[in-house]
Parts: sequence; C-alpha cells; structure tokens
Amino acid sequence: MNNSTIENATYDIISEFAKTIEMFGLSPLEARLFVYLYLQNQPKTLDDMSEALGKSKTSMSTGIRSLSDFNLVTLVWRKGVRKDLYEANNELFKSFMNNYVTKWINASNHQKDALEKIHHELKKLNIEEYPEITDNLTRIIDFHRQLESSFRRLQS
Amino acid sequence: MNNSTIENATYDIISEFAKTIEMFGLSPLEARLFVYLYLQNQPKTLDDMSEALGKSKTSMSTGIRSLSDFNLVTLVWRKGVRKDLYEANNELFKSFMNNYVTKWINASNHQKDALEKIHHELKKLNIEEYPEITDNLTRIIDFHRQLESSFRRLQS
DNA sequence: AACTCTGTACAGTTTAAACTGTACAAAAAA
DNA sequence: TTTTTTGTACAGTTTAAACTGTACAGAGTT
Repeated sequence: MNNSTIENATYDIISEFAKTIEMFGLSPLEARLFVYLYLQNQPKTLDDMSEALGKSKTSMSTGIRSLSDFNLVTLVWRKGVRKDLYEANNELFKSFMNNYVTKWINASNHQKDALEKIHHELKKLNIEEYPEITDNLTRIIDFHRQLESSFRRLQS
Repeated sequence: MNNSTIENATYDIISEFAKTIEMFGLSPLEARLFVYLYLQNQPKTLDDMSEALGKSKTSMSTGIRSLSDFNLVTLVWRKGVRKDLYEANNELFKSFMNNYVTKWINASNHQKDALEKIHHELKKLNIEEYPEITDNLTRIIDFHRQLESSFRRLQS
C-alpha cells in the first residue's frame, strides 16, 4: 500500500461525502472543505487547504468563515505557529442536524409570521365575498405549523 | 374591498409561501408556480400561469414538468377545453414531506453505498499503517445510517 | 523602528443556472 | 385535406453564483 493509494481513497471519500454535506445547504466548496478537515487528524492552515483542494486561498478564507459561522469548524491555537489553524468539529451528526433543523425552523417561522400578518390584515377588511383566499391562507399557515413540529422532532 | 386588494394579497402570499416551498429543493420559479396553482380554485393553463407570473410560456412548460415529476401538480381534463389544465395537489404536507424525505434518503444511501465500496477496497489491501482513514470512513458511514433513520422517522 | 508574513476586501473573471424567443411536431378544427 | 392551435426542443441571452489575483491593513518578527 503506497501513499498514492491513500491519496486516491481520500480524494474519493471527499467527493462522495461532500455530496451528502451539500444537502445540508453548504456550497460545494464549503462541503469539500469541511470533509477535507474532517479526514485530517491535525488542524490545517489556509495554505494547506488551498493546496489540497487546488483552489485559491481567498476561497479558503471565505469558505472557512462560513463554516465557522455554522459552528462546523474551529480555530485552534498551537504554540509557535503563526498561521491560523482550523479543525472540523467532530460531532458530525449533532452539528449538522442542529444547524439544519434550526435553519429550517427559523426560516419557516419567518414566513409563517409574514403570512399571519397578511391574514390579520385581510380579516380587518370585509371579505365575505372572498372566503377562499382566507381558507387557503389558513391551510398554508397550518402547513408551517406542521413543518415546525416535524423538524423539532428531528432535533431531539 | 376591491379586486386590487385581493390581487395584492395574493401576490404577497405567493412571495412568502414560495420561500418555504423553495426550501424543499424547488427552484424559485417552480415554487411560485406551485403556490400560484395552490391558491387558485380552478385548474389553470400554461397561458394563465405565464400571464400571472409574468414569465415565458416555455418556463411554465418546464416548470410544470418538474412539478409533475415530483407529483405536486396534476394534469386535469375538462370537456371542451383544448389546452392542458393543471392543478396543485392539495395534500400539502404529505406531498412535500414524502418527496423530501425520499429524496434525502435516496441521495444519502447512494453516497453511503459508494463509501462502503471504498471501505471494502481499503480493507482488501493491507493498511495497518493507516488506521485513521478507515476509522474516519466508519464514522462517516455511520453518519449516513443515522441520517437515514432520522429522516425515516420524519416520514411517518 | 523597519521588514515580513497572513488573512481578507474588492474588483474582475469564469462558470453555471435561469429564462426567453423562435421554430416546429403533434393534435384539433375547419 | 388544409389551417389553426398548443406544448416543447433548442439555441441563445441574461442573471446570479463561484472563484481568482491583486493589494493592503494589521499582527509578528528582527
């Protein structure tokens, strides 16, 4: 077994696993970046990532920032090393599920609020002639309620 | 209460609800198209949709095809009407959740299979010197298992 | 202090997705 | 049959996302 075999396997793993990670709403680069870090046993610098993925350092910088915002990677300090070192958060399932569910619920609720506001506005006016629109609105708002409760179940 | 108020409200509802629908993986146009049909009480033609959304008929055609593939809209027949008429599937929650969960599980399993294949290939070779890579691979495969079981719970 | 290194802001480029208009095959009407 | 209508294939355009290279501020080193 030589190094090139390991490298090929690593490359294949990155490619496949990144597809799954993308489904959580990460861009292709962010996904590959995360997977790369996850497969490494030591924290890596922007230059390491840039070389390993064959993309510019600027891309690494912005990608890492996003991952950091999602709490998927962490900046670690190591004595004597000037460059920033990043490592993947290793609680895979928890990290992704929590992020994902939270994102869904927040977005869904945001739209639900807007729709409820429209609902109230319509009720203030006299719309006896147009019952369908409020009926539909009620159903749509209820749909958002179901979404929230379903995704909340997913979280725990 | 005049028509323009109803039209404005309809427009606002489409805008907001479409954002939620987009989260299920539909494109902005597909989402708006679905919501438009959902809010209408009669089936509509491609020309109706084109005019209502202010987009080309070609876009409507491709959009409707996608929605049809997802089983989110249905072609309905009405005596004496030449044009195709489409209506939204009204089982909102069931339609979207089933689609979504199925899509997730299929994609996740697809990647899991590919990763398991890599795992077997690596085991065939002698890789005692590199235990980390198989350890990580095991964890990643397990992550896919957790995903599947979580999303399966969401379905029922 | 001056000099070096590192991360990122920003403008510009490349790449991919969304969308349109024309043209035409298939079906309906005359 | 010929004529009209309807949906979609396809090529081309517009719009948005991804990505890069240069330049520079701030921190570290000498």
